[in-house]
Amino acid sequence: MGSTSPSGLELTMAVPGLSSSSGSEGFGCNNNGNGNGNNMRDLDMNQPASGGEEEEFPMGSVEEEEDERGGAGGRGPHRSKKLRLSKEQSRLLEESFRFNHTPTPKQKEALAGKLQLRPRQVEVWFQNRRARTKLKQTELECEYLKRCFGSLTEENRRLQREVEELRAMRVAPPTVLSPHSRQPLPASALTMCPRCERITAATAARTPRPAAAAAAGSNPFHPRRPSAAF
DNA sequence: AGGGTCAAGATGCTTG
DNA sequence: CAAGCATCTTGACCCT
Repeated sequence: MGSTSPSGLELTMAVPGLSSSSGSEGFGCNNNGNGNGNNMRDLDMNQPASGGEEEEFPMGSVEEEEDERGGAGGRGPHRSKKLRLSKEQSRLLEESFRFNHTPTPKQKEALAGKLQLRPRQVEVWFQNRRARTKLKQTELECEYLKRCFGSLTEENRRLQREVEELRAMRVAPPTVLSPHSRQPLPASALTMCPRCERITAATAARTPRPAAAAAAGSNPFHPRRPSAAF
């Protein structure tokens, strides 16, 4: 579904549940149908396919080289050519990107030589590539945070209900003596989560005892962070 | 036609 | 201050 990263970005994000599987091979999974679909795209612009005029830099160098195909359909008056890196060029760039996201000028130059591109083109490619990676990463994080937000909202609702139940309990507080002073504890010092409450109630039901006594008998102090006061 | 992708330009910021 | 980078924008191309 084209959900995979559009340009085969390989992302490494420590987000649970997110496999950074950007397609099968790490590159080339264009949703435009890179698989095979884009080969056409890749091929046509770069290869001097028909043209025949071969230069050092397939397309880029062109600054002034108004190639005939260039007319690129004869649309743009000036900045005509829209260079498209060949598959092989993309592959090599991707490969080196995997090892190093920010190559040194020397490395760029070497890469440019190897790819028959200008260093500037290599530089731009890496720049754009980093931007795409970052964007994708941000999107993933956004997704993840949205999911977190969802579950936290859910939990918040649940806890609020719990708070309500606890508040209701305080209407008729059980009398509990402090183990130290032997004085009755104020109701506000007592916290029992609804689950404990239910367990207590169930126990009380099984062993006929006054509920209050039962509550006092079981440990009413549940190690729990103070109920959220929203 | 409209939207997506990508190479490249423009601009402002950071850093050594 | 120059080089490098991030970010935004532009323009060409492709696909549906």
